[in-house]
Amino acid sequence: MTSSHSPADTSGNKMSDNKTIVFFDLETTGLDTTVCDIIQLSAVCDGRTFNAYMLPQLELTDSARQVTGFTVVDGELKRHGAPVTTEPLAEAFGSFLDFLRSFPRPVLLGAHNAKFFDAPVLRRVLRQLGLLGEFRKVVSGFVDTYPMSKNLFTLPSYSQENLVRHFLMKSYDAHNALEDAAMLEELFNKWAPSTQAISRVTYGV
DNA sequence: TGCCAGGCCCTCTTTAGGGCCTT
Repeated sequence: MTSSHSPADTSGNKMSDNKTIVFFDLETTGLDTTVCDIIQLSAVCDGRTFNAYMLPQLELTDSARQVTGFTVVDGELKRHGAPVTTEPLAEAFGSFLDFLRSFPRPVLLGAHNAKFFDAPVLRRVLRQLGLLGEFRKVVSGFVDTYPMSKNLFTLPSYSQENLVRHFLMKSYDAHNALEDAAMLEELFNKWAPSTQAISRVTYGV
């Protein structure tokens, strides 16, 4: 097993309505949710982290290569030229489910543009692995911070990078899934949205 | 060569088109 997990604690990100929100992010070979491969899967919740890299079967699109910095050279995954350790897809997702199971339920998964990107990709890959049923026992929905940010604020841009710049006043290693997930959790905590604001952008698994 | 996602939202709208957001 090469996916990294931080040690469990007993707290979890308990919301006022007793839900845990685990923030996650994917780096993929492209934007077509019906075919793209996942290269990096990361998640954070209350200081605990999950991170796994997978060797894609599909070639990265030119724009994905530019945006993420990932390349595959001689069957080896690299980010900005540095090799990263990968693991089989099924192994990574098994570990991811274990990570999610360690939180108090119900568990919601939060991501930026989750409804139209991260959730469909995750759902498709889980179905391919025969793990969707197991996933649904653990995760009860997706929270999309993109429409949430549009509902809560009036800004020139609602990209995650811009939101981080605006609200947290920092730049970061965008398109490193682990950093993206961590920044999203920070944004969410800064916004402290009401239960109603969360419900408005919560979608089924 | 030119294609290369897709749903939502806004508006110079609804007989539509373009920009945004994710990689």
